[in-house]
Amino acid sequence: MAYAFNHHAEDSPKIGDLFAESFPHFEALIVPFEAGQEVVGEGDPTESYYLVMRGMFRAVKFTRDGRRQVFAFYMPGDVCGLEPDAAHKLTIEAVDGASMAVLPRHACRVRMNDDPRLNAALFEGATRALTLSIDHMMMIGRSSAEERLAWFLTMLSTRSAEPGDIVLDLAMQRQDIADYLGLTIETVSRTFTLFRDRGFLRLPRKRRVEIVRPDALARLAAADRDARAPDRVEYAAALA
Amino acid sequence: MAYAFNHHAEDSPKIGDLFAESFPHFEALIVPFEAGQEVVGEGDPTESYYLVMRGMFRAVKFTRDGRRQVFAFYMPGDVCGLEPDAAHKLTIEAVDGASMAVLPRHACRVRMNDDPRLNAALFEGATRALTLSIDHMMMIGRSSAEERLAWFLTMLSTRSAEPGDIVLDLAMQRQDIADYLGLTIETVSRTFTLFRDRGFLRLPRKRRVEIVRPDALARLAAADRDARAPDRVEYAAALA
DNA sequence: CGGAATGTTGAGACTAGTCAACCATAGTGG
DNA sequence: CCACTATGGTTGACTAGTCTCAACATTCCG
Repeated sequence: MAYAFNHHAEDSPKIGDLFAESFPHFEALIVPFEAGQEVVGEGDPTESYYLVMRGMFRAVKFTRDGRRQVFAFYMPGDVCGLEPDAAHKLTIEAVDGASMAVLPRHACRVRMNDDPRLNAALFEGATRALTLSIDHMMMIGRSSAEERLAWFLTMLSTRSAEPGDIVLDLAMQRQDIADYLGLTIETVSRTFTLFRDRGFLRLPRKRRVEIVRPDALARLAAADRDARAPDRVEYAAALA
Repeated sequence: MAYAFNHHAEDSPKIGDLFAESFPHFEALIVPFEAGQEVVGEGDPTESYYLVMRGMFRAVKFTRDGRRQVFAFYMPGDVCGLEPDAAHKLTIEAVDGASMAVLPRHACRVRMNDDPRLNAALFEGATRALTLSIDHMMMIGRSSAEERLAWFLTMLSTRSAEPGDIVLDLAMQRQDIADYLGLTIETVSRTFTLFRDRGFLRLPRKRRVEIVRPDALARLAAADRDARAPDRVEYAAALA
């Protein structure tokens, strides 16, 4: 699965176009979901891959005693459902009104053998998901609440339509954020308040975040990890 | 990368055999490493895939302020180095005396297009690594120290040569365990002592663990997650 | 307007982290 | 063969950060 927020390789063809090319009746495969609706549940047989077309989805796992972990948020262009076992280990649900292209696995595998580009795109999706999970796990395992939320907000603003956009409208609720960051909802709430009181951001409404000091958040987010954008640039330069 | 301890699909051909078949001078590609020696470092260009032949390796990431996270331990049969970007985000090091087959990426990609079995094996390696990261992250994000160590020991004994073997010789030191579990070395040590005092295990030497009550550990490990073996059986039954 | 769902704040408890001392083991060199 | 040292591991006392439980505020919708 594309593990978290998508990071498209800008130079390769959009995976959506590849699928549209491979599946003649691609449009017919797009299914709409309502907020909270389940796409697949834990234990369901793995019959399809999924490509987000609109809105936001989340991948979650529940424990028997009610603990919950959100593993990823998927946005348009992300692929998910790339699990190797016969049964899903993650539940995929719509966060808001959203839609998915549902792509039968078998047909995908056949087309992967025919079309190296599709093969490469899916393989890259899987490996990219892994690298995203690296940062996620580093964050969960080794960061403070402040660092986690700063990382989350920095990532969101980085990947929002207008990169560097300072106004975020969070589609997910506090509980989703908490479960994504490995915190409780109260700690998330307190940390938002802390950032507001420090002047890092404004909270005009519950789900609206206006980032006032992106630099301060980025510094916090990077404290225990690579700075996001800067590192990417360094790498690109080093490899050019 | 094969994310953590390997979980071979028993029904598919060993990936090692596939590589040996594809690379005529496979033996020449095997490189030995000493304990602590680095295979690739963070930032190094991603030139090869790696297949563990002997011993144990670990994938780690450091933060600028010295925090360290171990993402996986690799054992014979595991593939690693499956990162999509041009530069490694993880450092791979030998835990003890060990050896790796170093497989040039480009040649692998070419052979993946020729041989669907190799393609499937590598793709499966990547997706399987992702599912292993799910449990790892769930554990780090939502479990207590006791649950984490119990999970770790249960996993080790599950995957040891004699499944259900109650004598484990840990190749890695306490710091590696701590950084894998997202704990401090002191907490790991205290938790070992706690388990010993409860009669769950014996610690005849530093690196030797004799599991006396595998059931108790498994129950702790499963408290917040699937029971390992049982669930696997349930799934298999459900899908038969 | 009323009720349900979502989010915030506060007080106190508790787990794991920090810092420091101590112990065990394995080499090493006199 | 025995100190001596280096490394790895354990234990203790204390602290800090996050969780828990509970009350309250806000927003959303019918």
